Amino acid sequence: MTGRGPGRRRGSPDTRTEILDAARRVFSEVGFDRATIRGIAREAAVDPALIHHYFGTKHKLFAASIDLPMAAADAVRSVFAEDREQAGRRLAETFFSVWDRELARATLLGILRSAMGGEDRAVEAFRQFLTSALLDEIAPQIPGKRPRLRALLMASQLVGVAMTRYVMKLEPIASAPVSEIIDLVAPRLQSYVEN
Amino acid sequence: MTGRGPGRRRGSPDTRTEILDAARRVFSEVGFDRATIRGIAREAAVDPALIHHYFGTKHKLFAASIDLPMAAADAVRSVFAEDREQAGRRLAETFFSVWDRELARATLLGILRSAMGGEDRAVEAFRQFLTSALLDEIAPQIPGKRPRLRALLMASQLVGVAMTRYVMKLEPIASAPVSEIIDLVAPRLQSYVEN
DNA sequence: CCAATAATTCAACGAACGTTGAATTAGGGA
DNA sequence: TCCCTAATTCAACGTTCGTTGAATTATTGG
Repeated sequence: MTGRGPGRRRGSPDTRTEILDAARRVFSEVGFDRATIRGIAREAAVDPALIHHYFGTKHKLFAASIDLPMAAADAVRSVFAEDREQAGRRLAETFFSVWDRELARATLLGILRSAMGGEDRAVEAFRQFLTSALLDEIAPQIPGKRPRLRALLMASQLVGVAMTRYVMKLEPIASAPVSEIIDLVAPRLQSYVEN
Repeated sequence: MTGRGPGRRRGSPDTRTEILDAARRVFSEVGFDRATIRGIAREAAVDPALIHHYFGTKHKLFAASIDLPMAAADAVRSVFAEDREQAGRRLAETFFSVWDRELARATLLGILRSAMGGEDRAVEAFRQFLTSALLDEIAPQIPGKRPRLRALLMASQLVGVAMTRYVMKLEPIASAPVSEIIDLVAPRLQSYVEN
């Protein structure tokens, strides 16, 4: 059904990357459970067995497809670099700048969707992301009581926005301009920092 | 493997309800996709075919298992009944009083998990819950600009708390006492109402 | 130009799942 | 008591899925 016979293809197409892209697309749309190797193969115009050839199991393919976005954790690290009075706004801005980049969004959606399904690797990726990015970096900078709890409540607000805007696509939050959401969310994030 | 032969059982056990309870338990733990009729049947100590006898398809079983919690929407309706200055706190309190009831939590978890997987009925249940409970009831009471967006951002904060606390079980939010979370979240919810 | 290796497809297997139809047993009304 | 209906299990079917091993074709290094 690939329209192509067996054997190596002409030229040197980067099929491995094409498979990874297709995987990210599919995982982001339907999550780990509903994603099928066969479906991803179809999306990549490739035989299912080729996926196994490159990545081994479905779990390993998923792991490979969510490998990079840990770079996003670095972005968060800079949020508290400068003055603390604007930290809430900078966090919100960083959040949306990550989610608005095509590739990152697909990847994060895949993680989010799959984590809800209980897919271990996704839950772990999520936990690690939040832990390293928010708890380890931000919490120590928060004065007052229960800094870690406050940091996680900030994260919760953003997770909730991601879910309602990007996953469930609820109106009017799904199509509201980023700037408006930032203007509304930033002060509440900031208030978690201050008292 | 049910340890019982074929034919009707003695007495009059409410097997239908037992199946529904088992279904809610399983759906809340693993979501719609990973839940299997066979697994639910095992949990209810019943043959898989009996589930089909009572509920028809897996989708109908799921629909039946999330039927009631719309009663929770009524609880939200009372949040804005009295003075507006305490609306944020009352919303937080209502939220946790619902999530702390065993049955409701299982049901809502099932919806949340399954909605992430893209299960249509779950997404629709969720959308309708948020729409009727929050957008239609709360938003009209919010003064100023973009009241519906503000209402959804309040909801987003709570959805995020539900995810981090009940679904992903991230510490320290997972085991923090409800009262502490309420004390921290309520003022931010309230601020969405006021300006 | 030849051999080795990499890329790719094909065909099939085994497992798990949702669903179905028939068989079996118990309860309830006449 | 007898029959009808409801409750329950059994065995099986057809599908889909992840995975595997062998076969086929292109590239590349010597």
